[in-house]
Amino acid sequence: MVSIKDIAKQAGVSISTVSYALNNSPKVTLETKTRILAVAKELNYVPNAAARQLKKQESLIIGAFLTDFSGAFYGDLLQGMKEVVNRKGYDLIVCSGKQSHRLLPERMIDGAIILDSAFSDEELLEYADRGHRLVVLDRELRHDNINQVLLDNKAGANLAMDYLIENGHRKLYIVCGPPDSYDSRQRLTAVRQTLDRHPEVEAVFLEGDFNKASGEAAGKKILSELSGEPPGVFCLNDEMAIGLFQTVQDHGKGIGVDLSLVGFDNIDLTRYLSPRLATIEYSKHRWGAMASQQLLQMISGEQVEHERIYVSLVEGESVRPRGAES
Amino acid sequence: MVSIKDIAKQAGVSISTVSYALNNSPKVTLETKTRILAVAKELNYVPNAAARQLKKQESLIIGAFLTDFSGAFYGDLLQGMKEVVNRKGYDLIVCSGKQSHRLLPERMIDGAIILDSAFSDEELLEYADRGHRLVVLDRELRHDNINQVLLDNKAGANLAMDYLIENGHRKLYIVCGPPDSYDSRQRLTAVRQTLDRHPEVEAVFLEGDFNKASGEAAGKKILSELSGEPPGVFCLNDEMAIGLFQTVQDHGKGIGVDLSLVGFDNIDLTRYLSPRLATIEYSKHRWGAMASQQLLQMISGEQVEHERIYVSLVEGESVRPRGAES
DNA sequence: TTGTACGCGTTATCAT
DNA sequence: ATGATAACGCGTACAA
Repeated sequence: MVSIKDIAKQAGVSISTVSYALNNSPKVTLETKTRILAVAKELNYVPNAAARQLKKQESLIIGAFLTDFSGAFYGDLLQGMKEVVNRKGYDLIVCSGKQSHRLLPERMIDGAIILDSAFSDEELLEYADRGHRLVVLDRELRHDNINQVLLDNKAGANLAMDYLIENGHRKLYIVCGPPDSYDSRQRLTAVRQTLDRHPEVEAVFLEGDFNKASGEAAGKKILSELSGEPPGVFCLNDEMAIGLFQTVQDHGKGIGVDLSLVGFDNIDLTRYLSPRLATIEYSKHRWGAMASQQLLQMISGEQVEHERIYVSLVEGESVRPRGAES
Repeated sequence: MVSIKDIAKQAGVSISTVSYALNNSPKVTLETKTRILAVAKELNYVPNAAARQLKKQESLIIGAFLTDFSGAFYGDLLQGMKEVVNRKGYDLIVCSGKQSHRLLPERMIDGAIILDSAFSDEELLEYADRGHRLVVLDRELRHDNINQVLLDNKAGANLAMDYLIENGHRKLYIVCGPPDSYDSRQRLTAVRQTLDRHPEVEAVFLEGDFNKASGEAAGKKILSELSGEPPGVFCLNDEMAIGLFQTVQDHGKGIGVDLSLVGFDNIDLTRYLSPRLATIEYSKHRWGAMASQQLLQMISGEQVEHERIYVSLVEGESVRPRGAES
């Protein structure tokens, strides 16, 4: 492994001169600099990240921590993060699982973006206390070293509920998410608020865990209760909506006919459904980009405000007008 | 940032004693060891990865390099990798993009698994020459420091082709992948071999790039030529097959009725299709696990042989018997 | 331009 | 048998 020491020997200068030359310092003449660079290239020199990091106390690496690598959901998000950090000379690495948490306190990374309920609030606060900079996408946490970039879940859930109600549905099913998910809790809170504003609407809450299977289960339950006016169904995420969607179709019933359905997230998968699934959309790319931007600003010492990612309704034929207003 | 020096001061011992204690060396009394550990915990000590790495010349981190983060395809693969490396005390980080390549020569990672055509063969060979250990999943490359774990693409393509031919199809369309993809080239080679064995079969090759859009384009082309016996279509990956699938259905034609369709990869998405897409399956989890295992063995100095991931045919109603043999 | 202290942890060597 | 001293890994940056 060739080090600056080797270069120094070969070029007949001291290691400090080599270091200055490699770092474009004006402290060396152009002449010696070019000679040193030539030697470095010839020897195939590559700096040792650990040594530089040890001295500079920075790695130029940002970590993104995800619950899992299952992906479908994360592509755009990570792409958004990466583009921003790359532009500033940082690299993005993606990690998952408890074991990798060490990278943060051991200072392998200069900051982290968290979308992973495997981190407890306490753990994150401890890291923040140690001086590590964090951006959280999945919880509210107040600390000088923590910034949050959160979805406007409540607005989204309101949009979804209003859409069903405006289309004349007076009986609604809500397929919930896991209680330990911040997003799920927020969406549910907004659902309740909407229902408070609409006492004429009857609502039934069904359990769910954001996975497809729980959407299927909810679908069966709803099918077994079908009677009279078609109900509206709001699944708190698209994956469950897809499970429900298919269960309904597999039983010979029609989405948008025998019931109306709205999801949340506008994941890529919905492109493969027909009729179009109404859902709540937001830019995952922007979410990731914003998170990176906030993190880098914190690292460079700037003050940042918490950010919110706005959402909008995507209409679809999975919802159709009913009753009086139809 | 508390270091072993702080612990030494607090505990009234030398820094080396602290290091020995933290590393469970028998060179310190149980008594002093427990005292030192207590102090370490009290001070919230966490070792500095850069310092340890600098001395030990290892980071206990494995890098997985992917073409992009788009995910849908990679979830299981990465999970397989992670489980294996975690079990051996390593962490897995996922990287994408040219900029992150530096992590390898700069020795931030102890080894890498490559599934990313953004690496040229030359670049990889250079890293291998420098002593870095690599496992490649997307090319053949012979070097003492490179191991390959490749899909049995040829067997898969043969299975797909035979399946269509056995079901009586005498006119076949092949929707190709990008020419710079190893997997695509391998599959195409096997297709040609199968065709050589079946001179009675007429084949038409259509361009494709492994993305959904190119499957849609191929679908339109095929629809415009439909006449007589339903043809068989082999898309060299599932994503294109899905594009073709939907194009056909959107035009009022039936998959398995007006044409038979086979894909390759058995990606999750196919669960959302009806009728079932016939495709070529393999364990992505096993693929990742095998790659990690091979890499760790190389790192620990063991000799390893190249590995192959076997594939099998998943039958589906997207293919139905035709003509004489039906 | 160069010598050198420093960042932090590991480990061989030496002293008690 | 215990534990301290010091060299080392590699690059950076201040002082000379």
